[in-house]
Amino acid sequence: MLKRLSKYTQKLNKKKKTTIKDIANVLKISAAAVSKALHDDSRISDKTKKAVKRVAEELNYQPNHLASALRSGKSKLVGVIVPRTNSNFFSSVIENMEEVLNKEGYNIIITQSNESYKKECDSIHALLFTQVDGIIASMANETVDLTYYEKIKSKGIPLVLFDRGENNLNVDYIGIDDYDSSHTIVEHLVNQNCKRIAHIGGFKRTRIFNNRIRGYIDALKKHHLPLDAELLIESNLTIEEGRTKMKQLLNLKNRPDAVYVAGDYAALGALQVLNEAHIKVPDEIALVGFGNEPFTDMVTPSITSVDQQSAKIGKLAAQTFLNHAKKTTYSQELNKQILDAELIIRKSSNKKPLL
Amino acid sequence: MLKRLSKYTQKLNKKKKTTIKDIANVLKISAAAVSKALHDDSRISDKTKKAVKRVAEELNYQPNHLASALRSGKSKLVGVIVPRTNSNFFSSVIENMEEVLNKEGYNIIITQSNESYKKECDSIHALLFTQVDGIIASMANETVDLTYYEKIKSKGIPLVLFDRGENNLNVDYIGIDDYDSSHTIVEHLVNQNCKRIAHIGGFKRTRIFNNRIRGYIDALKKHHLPLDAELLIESNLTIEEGRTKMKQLLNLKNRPDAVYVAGDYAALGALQVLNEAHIKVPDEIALVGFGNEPFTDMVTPSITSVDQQSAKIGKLAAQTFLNHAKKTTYSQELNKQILDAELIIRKSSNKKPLL
DNA sequence: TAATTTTGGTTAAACGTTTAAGCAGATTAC
DNA sequence: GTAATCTGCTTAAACGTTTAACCAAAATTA
Repeated sequence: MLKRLSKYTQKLNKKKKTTIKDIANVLKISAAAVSKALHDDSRISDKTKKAVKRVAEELNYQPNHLASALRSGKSKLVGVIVPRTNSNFFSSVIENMEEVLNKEGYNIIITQSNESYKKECDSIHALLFTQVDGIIASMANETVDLTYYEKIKSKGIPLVLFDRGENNLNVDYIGIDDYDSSHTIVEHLVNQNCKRIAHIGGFKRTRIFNNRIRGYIDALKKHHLPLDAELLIESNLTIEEGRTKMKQLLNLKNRPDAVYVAGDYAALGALQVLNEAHIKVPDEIALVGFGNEPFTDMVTPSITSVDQQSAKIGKLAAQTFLNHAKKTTYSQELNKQILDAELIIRKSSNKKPLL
Repeated sequence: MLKRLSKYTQKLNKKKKTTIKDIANVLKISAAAVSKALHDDSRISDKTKKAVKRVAEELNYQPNHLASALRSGKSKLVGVIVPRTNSNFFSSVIENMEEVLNKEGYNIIITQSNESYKKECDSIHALLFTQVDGIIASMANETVDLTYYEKIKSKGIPLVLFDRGENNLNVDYIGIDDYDSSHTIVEHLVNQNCKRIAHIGGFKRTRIFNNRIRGYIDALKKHHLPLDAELLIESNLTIEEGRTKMKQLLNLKNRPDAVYVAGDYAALGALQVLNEAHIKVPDEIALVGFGNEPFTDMVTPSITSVDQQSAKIGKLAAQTFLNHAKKTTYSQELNKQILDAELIIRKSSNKKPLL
């Protein structure tokens, strides 16, 4: 056997990759037996298994994923679509998803929509083409037309949404309670004695931002604060928009005494404008962000923000997909998991010194 | 034909995905003819092509990527490994790579090493397993052992490195001229009348950071400034380390009058410490970062930084891979492309007002 | 008009795995 | 001592494409 093996190693150096057949030839058994041995099939003797694994190692055998995927109909690939990867929230979600999925033998394909509807459609198309076993997505800001997502569903491919979801699309969802978070934030600001609370929100068409806006409005009502249309602004929540919208608020005759920004990047922009205008934060204007990006703790003053539980969301999303994948029948019962978010109070909104 | 078609559409709704054979059956031609028609083979009549494409559309045919990949030996997938996606540099590189590769029918699989050597190895393993046609990577900070990268090469899979490369690994590389960038920075600071220039660098074991350090040292010599060991610090360049290393510098009896930080996040941390200590930037201490992350322009004062040409790097890396992929023979000639980086002078280092 | 080329396909094998079905020989059952 | 069961494989088909080799009929050439 050793002679046969060395003959093979020589050949293979010059030629193509090792296949199951090469192993079979060395051991003078069938390819089927090799396949079974590698999968620890009970009908293969321990002796053969050992031998197969040894030769596989020796010949540097790597299973051909394409072949097994084709045969089994499972690519063991999960597509992930996010608006952008360059925020801590999304990269942390991805990291945790990956961890859970890798353990089950899945790999992930990450695509960025860059908040563009067209790119999102392209991504979906590409992922379906690559025969992914499932798709986990957070929708682009622009997205309102859901036909592409319907397409995924109609193909029977498990779809899980997180963070940026959509109610009309009947599908699994994992996210935090945005409506409730707004309540918590407003309540906190009210406790700081703020009377005119502004909200630089996202676009209402996106469910989570809509929820934050609704929460903001309802919380104001609850605390008997008047709702001033001037103080409610929609934006795309980039750092630049944070600056311009904050300037807009400063230009009002009647300035707010608190600003709740629906995203940390925009909150950072707002803070810069406040600092540049030498407005005391939080005393003149208190500031709250959303997302608990690491920099919120690092800037001066540190920014109060809402932690979105990225790790938990990533793990749950992956787990939800796995539950689908394991079921052979495509179950229709869906699973909306709404997590409680945590308000991290920092200097930008904390007038009374912490105990 | 219409009858046959409708019969099929009915069946297919309940059953599996449309294949080339289904189309063949509808049109009563062979599967091979369908395949050729879809690929615009010259030996198929226009009439047949039209018919095939029409039926394909009608049955909502999606080519099975796994099957064609298996047959052709090309997965049309490119693996991308980056330390993290959550910096603007990497996410922009990826975006541009994707653009170029998509045009040629490739999709990309992004994996994050999180600066961990182990995760990087896992990623390489997973990508090889998924049968990617090539790998484009930027190495983790931790990585010193190159055996895993050698493995890629030994499999004959095109490997392109960018930004964080490695000389010993004989392989294509795209990056900026780090050594030269350090010279430009030091020269700029000297022009600002700085005499004690500190450098918070990355780890010397990483080639690019080593080059920046060498550039820093040589540039000091060139300008006849003494090299003070206290002023040269290695770090992992996170925002947190930027803070601690800056504090360390402030604690020196003989403080620097300029700090060149090899990464923007660390520079941001340093700036926060300076602001908190009410040190005037740039007058007391000038600050320069590296990477031209968007926030460098948004903070107060804005941070001078080096633009790394992420878009160009992404496109070139993709193009370099494509050149490899098109050649049938594995050419050994390698291609190191060193781009000129641009110093973007902002307030943090500009004592004289700009003209 | 016979020989040659072109057109428009068809057939069959191959890519590397997995797996249902089959089967010879050994073991156990009664 | 024969039937039933178990062990440890083998054979062959299948997954959906692509492609080399082949072929009949039509068109062209000489």
